Amino acid sequence: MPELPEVETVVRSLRPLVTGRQIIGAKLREPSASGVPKPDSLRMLIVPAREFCRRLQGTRIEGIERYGKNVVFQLRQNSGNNEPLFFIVHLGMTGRLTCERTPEFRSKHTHLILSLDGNRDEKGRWLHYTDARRFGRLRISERFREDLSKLGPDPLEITAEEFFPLLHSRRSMLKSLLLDQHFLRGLGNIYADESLFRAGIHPATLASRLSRKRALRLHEAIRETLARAIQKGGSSISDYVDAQGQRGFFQLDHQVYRRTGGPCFRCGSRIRKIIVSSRSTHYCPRCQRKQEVRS
DNA sequence: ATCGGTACCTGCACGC
DNA sequence: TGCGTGCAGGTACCGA
Repeated sequence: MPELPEVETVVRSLRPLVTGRQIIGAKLREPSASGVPKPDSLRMLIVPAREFCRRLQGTRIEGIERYGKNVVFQLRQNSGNNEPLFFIVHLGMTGRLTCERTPEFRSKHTHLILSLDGNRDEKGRWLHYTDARRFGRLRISERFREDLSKLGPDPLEITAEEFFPLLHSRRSMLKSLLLDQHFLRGLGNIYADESLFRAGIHPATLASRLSRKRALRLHEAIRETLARAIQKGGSSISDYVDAQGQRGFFQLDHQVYRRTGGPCFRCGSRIRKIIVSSRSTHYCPRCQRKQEVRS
């Protein structure tokens, strides 16, 4: 589900709820609790289950940030070891991080509950990780930047001057490239399609063939699309909600994504769906013409 | 380097 | 109502 704007929204909504809190308990759903034991049900943990809970317990959440599509909690260990520790969550397609008022597993797809301490005004609260499809990943690491160092630049941070040469050196189709996290970190299927529409560029255009002018237009379109999506709290297609369970509204502003057969809001042509690099890709055949190649 | 296919999972919409 | 099918925002891995 979650691409950059959704993860950014989750992080922003989580920040005031968890910053400064101590993790006083970490509870994983027992693999056998729901009947038949499934050896794979903890596949989402990069760290073995027992060690996972032990390492989280007693740490304090000093900060939380987004890195590409990852939610990164910065933890401080209170017992002697003063090294920072990172709890890194990738939400996959259906992952949710929500603050709840109960320490109980509320859904059969809730996999982890962290108990956070309270303060003067408030009792504790519980951070729930829920993920129906279990494509998400939870890891604990000393150095998250090294772990995530293969990821490309953040699309909101890269400048137009840096973007063009990066594009120019690649020979794949733009749509595949925008989905490649090693190229840019944070775009997914929704925002790749929406950005290409906004830029008026056909998704199957070869990156190396893009003129400087059009590359700059794409750079601007990506920033614009992401910024607006963040403003609207992301796109809620089915599962996605922020830390307080609120849905986003950017799905109402989608121009092409999942609008196959509907009229283009700009020119009235029917939106088309094609497959590019085995991902469904939505575009307007008139606003996003394929540039003729000059010989 | 790049691509398509496959795998990992569950839920949902759809047609029959 | 039930069943089979295809599809879904994610990434990783394989072989071509």
